[in-house]
Amino acid sequence: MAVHNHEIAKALKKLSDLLEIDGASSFRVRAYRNAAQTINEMSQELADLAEDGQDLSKLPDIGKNMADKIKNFVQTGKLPQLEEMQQKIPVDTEELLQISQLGAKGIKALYENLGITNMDQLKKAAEAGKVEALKGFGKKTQQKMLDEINKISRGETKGRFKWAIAEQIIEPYISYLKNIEGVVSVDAAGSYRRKKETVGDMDLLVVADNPTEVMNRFVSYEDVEEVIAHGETKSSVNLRLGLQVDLRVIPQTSFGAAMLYFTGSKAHNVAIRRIAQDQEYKINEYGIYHGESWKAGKTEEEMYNQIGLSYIEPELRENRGEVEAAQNNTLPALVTIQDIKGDFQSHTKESDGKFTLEEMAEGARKMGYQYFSITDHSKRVTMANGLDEKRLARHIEAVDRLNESLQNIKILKSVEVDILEDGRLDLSDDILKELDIVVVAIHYNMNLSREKQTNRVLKAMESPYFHIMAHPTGRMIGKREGYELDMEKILDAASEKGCFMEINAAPDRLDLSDIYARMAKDKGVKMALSTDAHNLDNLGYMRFGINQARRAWLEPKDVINTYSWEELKQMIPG
DNA sequence: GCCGTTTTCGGCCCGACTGTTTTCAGTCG
Repeated sequence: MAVHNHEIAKALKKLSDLLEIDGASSFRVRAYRNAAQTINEMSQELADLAEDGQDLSKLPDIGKNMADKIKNFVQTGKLPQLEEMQQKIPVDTEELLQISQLGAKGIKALYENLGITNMDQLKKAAEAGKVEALKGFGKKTQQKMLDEINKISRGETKGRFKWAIAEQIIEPYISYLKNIEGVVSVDAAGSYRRKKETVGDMDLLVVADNPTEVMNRFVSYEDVEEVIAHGETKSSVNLRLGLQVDLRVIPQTSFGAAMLYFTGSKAHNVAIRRIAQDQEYKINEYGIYHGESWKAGKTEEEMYNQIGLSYIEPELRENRGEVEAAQNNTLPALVTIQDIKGDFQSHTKESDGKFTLEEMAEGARKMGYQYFSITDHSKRVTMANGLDEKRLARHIEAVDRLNESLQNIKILKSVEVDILEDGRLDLSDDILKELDIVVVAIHYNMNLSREKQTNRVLKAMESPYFHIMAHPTGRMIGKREGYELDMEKILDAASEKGCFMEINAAPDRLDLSDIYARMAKDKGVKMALSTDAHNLDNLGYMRFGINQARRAWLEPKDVINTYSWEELKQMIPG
């Protein structure tokens, strides 16, 4: 039974929490957290690397000690240090840390004085008024904790929001703030600015002549449910939809420093500060200092330049090599929405779309595209009324007729053909060969073992008509994990055969992920950005795909949508 | 715990707000 990365990361995180409660050195605690973070962001399974006999201590934030523990965990399924700590402090940290008033010190006090180990016990103690009697706690804290416990038990916990949803919530709020007199600028920072696929909370930075007024208006916005903090330069609120929004008012001279600091990621900031330190600079959210003397801070660019780095795009700021690349002037020139010349997946009424071929084509023309793929489902997808060979033949004729009447855009004859369980494609070669480009996908038998699923795709890839693999992992953000797949093997095969991987731009898919898409790039596999539009409105999803592509370090040359159809024709395998 | 143009010790990012305090600890990002 293979141990997955997320299990290892979870165990290390738990151990770090227990160590913190136990009063271990904060640096030791952080070491475990950093290791967990590294593991969470890896694209390869540690278990595989360990089995290969690779040196895990070469990984960032994983030293010899950590590597030994991981190896042992992978082999035996056990992390003895965690078991020991759990014996010593039998506290459900995962549960209690959900309560925002509680950190390590608080949990320790509750456990040592009242024997509290979980949320249920805490609730009872708080209701009995025992918590407020503890040193460091008070009536207010006790009540806040109770409120939050009740919220959690009602299932109203705030989760992460898909980026596109966060955008819908925050943009009106930003407009509202911009309309306040005296406000010079309002900008979103944080993971939202980095275009992460999900956003936990929102950081807004405001430059204004009248901070007090801005703060008052901020906390009295119509969608505010709860004011968490209300200070002179910093306030926090919870919106009714569950999103937490933090606002900072900053001076214009510190705008760049604050944007840099609050955009993060944390790991990126730490890396930047180390570099600054080496040059005897100090960075905080107000600027970059040499001793007491302020050196820069007005723009992010001058902050980076001051310490010898070129400007780093927000989407890259994850400490995944961008800092080194900025030192060496080897940062990628990221793809932009303006580079996009077409879209490779869309559906019409023929299968599960909402509009006709003509209507979708007109929508694509309005997007300014040079080409556009109509990719209705194949017959295996009965639920979506998928096309068999006969209907696809008629569709091909319809596209040919339509192309004769269209100007400035070419509709590509295509299909989203299913990979059957045994790896064959759902349509015959005789019809597939009539198409301009073929999109291939899995919609059934998602529960196969990793080996079987991988072999299924590899088998399918032997077809000369395997051009673009749609939503390659099948994951739905926040709903389901993808299929079990050895993505490294798949990408190696794709690289060899010259086929493409999709970044599905639908906000709840974004599949491939940034990590896998970057892995694909590193292996020389090109990406296709596709909206998977089922209606006209969905055509606008392309920018979400661009976000994901940029986080994966993709440049125009890595994305097939940036080539003209004439160029692209030459690149299609088979 | 990790890490190293200062390698086997001695660093490790830093400031704002809240609550319970009479000068600060805890938490967060």
